[in-house]
Amino acid sequence: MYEPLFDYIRRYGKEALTNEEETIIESAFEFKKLRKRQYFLEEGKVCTHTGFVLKGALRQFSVDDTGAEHILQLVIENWWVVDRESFHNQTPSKYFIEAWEDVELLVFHRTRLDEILKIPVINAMFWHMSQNNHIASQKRVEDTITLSAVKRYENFQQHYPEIVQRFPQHQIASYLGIARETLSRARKPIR
Amino acid sequence: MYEPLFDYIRRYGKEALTNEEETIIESAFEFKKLRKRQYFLEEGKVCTHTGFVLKGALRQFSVDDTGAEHILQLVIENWWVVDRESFHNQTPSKYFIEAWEDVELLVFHRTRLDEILKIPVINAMFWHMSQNNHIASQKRVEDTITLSAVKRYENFQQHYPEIVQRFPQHQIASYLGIARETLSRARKPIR
DNA sequence: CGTTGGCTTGAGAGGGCTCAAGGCCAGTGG
DNA sequence: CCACTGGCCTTGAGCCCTCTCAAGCCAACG
Repeated sequence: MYEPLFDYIRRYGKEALTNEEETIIESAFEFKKLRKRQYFLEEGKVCTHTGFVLKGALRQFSVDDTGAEHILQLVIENWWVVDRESFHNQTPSKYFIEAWEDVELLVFHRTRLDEILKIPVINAMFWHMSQNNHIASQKRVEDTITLSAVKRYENFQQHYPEIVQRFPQHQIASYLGIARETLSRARKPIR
Repeated sequence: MYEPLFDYIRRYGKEALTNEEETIIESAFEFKKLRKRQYFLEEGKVCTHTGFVLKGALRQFSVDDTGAEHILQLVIENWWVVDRESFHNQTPSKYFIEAWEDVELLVFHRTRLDEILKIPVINAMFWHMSQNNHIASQKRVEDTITLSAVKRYENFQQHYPEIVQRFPQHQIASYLGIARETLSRARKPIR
């Protein structure tokens, strides 16, 4: 069960994990299931856990005054799920994180963070992830201020084909910040 | 000269810096001046240094096929300046980073990174910064897909009044992803 | 006092939005 | 086995926000 996580960690460090380290990880991460439509996190609550997705798909979104949802993150297998702001600052979250399919996760509680960060490979991994996350969201910003709606979709589709197939179009549209109708029309010439 | 940097670092850690640590920092960071319009980094070059801004202001921007500039980052005193992607991956940068005013920096070369990360307070600092950066760019993404041009400006002005005062309007407009004329009109009722 | 950079204003065009309706498909219950 | 329902995607019409193109103004500066 922990293999996908170990594989993921190994990708970031050169050295293998020792048995001891694997034991620490196994004790820090617990297995968790969510049924479709169940929440991993609800608005107003503090995000206490970070999860590694073994199976399934989730979405993170906010709800504005008019009740409209805005999708900030779409997550599938081998990605991490967390509201970084709430987790890091221990403040109430402004977002919902919802299982879009039945989900299986390995989660660790915030109190275990220091413990697992002591493992060098994990430390390096979180360091790289943090950099990469930041680079990725900067790219996303650049795309939104630079590209037209259609281009943004093509771009996204090219970089994350699995995501596009996994979620309904209107969720993708929300993620890209465009109306579902616009996305539908944009896809017309492609079909 | 190193005081502003030491102050900055102290804000992130509970413990003070030891003399030994201060010595390491002083040897790792070198003082650098840039005159207005000089580049800290040019497109196509690898970003080898990270800088802490003691004085002045800089802007990071990309240039598209049509020659138009798109501003990604505006930076002033007590901020860090770097193209994270190029610095982290050692790949050619897609951006320019230009001194918008005469600038004084403390910079360290990438090769010194491991060395300074061994200092616990610095390690904690970079960790926090990395989280905060990521949170901030996520917020920026949310704003761009959620808010109208005008709202985005008001929002930005509220959060970063110093930046708004320091740079000309058309640079702010580019940063927000809107046309200068639109920003000008948006400001009309405010004046 | 001409040049340069920045800001404003106007007019017209267009990309994307909203509102509204219709079609398709899968799941569900009679 | 069929009708019904809900979720999703598509299409059309009209509108509005924002962009583009163009011109003019003002202040700073050499």
